[in-house]
Amino acid sequence: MALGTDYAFQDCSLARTLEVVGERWTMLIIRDAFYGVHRFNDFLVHLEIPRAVLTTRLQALVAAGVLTKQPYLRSPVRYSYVLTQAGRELWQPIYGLAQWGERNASNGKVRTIFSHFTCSTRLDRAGNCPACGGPVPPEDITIRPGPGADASLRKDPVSRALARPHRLLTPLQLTDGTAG
Amino acid sequence: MALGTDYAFQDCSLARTLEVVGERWTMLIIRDAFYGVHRFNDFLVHLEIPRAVLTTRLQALVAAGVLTKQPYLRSPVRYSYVLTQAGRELWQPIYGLAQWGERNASNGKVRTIFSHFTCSTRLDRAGNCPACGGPVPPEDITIRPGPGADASLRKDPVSRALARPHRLLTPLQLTDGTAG
DNA sequence: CCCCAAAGTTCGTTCACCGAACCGACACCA
DNA sequence: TGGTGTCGGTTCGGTGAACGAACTTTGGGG
Repeated sequence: MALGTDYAFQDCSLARTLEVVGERWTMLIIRDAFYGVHRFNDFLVHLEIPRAVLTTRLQALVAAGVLTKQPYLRSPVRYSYVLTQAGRELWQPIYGLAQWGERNASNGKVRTIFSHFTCSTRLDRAGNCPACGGPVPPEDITIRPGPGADASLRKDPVSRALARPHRLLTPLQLTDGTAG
Repeated sequence: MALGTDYAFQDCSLARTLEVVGERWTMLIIRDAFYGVHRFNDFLVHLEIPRAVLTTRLQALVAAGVLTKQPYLRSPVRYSYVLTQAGRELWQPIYGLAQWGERNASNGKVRTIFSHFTCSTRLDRAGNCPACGGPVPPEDITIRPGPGADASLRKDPVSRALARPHRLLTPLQLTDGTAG
């Protein structure tokens, strides 16, 4: 059992969850999956994670039922890693952790703005739409950089694609520099 | 920088949060703090965590402003670790992660039941009270073991104290076996 | 004086993470 | 046919965090 995954004696559902998503990098992989990243190399470039670790994490998440691995190219065979329904249900706590970071560990900078796709209203800290008055599922959320985002930090294609406003859970469209 | 805390290149609030609470054991320490654990030795016994790791984690959480260290005994001097306001705001995502674990990684067993103190209604998966129709702050939540809890797993005094119904954020009262 | 408890510190071993190199399948190009 | 490039890995040596046990410090009680 990996170092970060053994809380077996803890009769607690939080410990069960952390055995699945509590290791280093795992939540950032899931966050990227929500943002639309789905290819091995895109995770690799965007997270700057060691390849072997990414392989291990993706396998573990597939085994846990958080992600599924689907071929998106026959020849050469290439795989997509996409969130399952169980994986999508992690949106609320992940959003909550990110919002806590915005309030408590970001010097007041708003790095990312989440809006309700159908009405463009910004979500509140619980992930609800103040206009529509209810929780918003991730597929109905638009993400765009906020005023505190630092575009100069990352210039790789994945980061540039993620910096364009887009809906969660829609597969990322990579455009190289030549396309304008 | 510790192994689990360096995501500096990630211009992302989730990464900022994980630098604070993303290391092994840290979220379980915060969970225990919500449940009323506040002494070094009680964390140690309940989590079965190496002493050096607990020392490191508590210091980091105090430095991050999640916990504060307060003397509760003058002689010999003994310290309480209690959640700050920023720490209490972690309740929603931690509750969300625990609920995800109940649904997806617990074989359908309900280990813990969270209720609204003022009306005894069970909270929904978002942490709201269905009867009162809104989010419930942790200090208004009652916790008690559910039918899936395995009382035989842990017999230490801290586990027994935590197994009694009580409100979150109230300091744990340890009763030894002799008190009946 | 001896034993106990709380809250650490120290230390040797183990093991996960890290980065770099390597590998295999396939596409494209000349 | 060979050279080059991409994608999705695997392998491997070095580093450093986690682990558990032993030790320390401060004070209480008999």
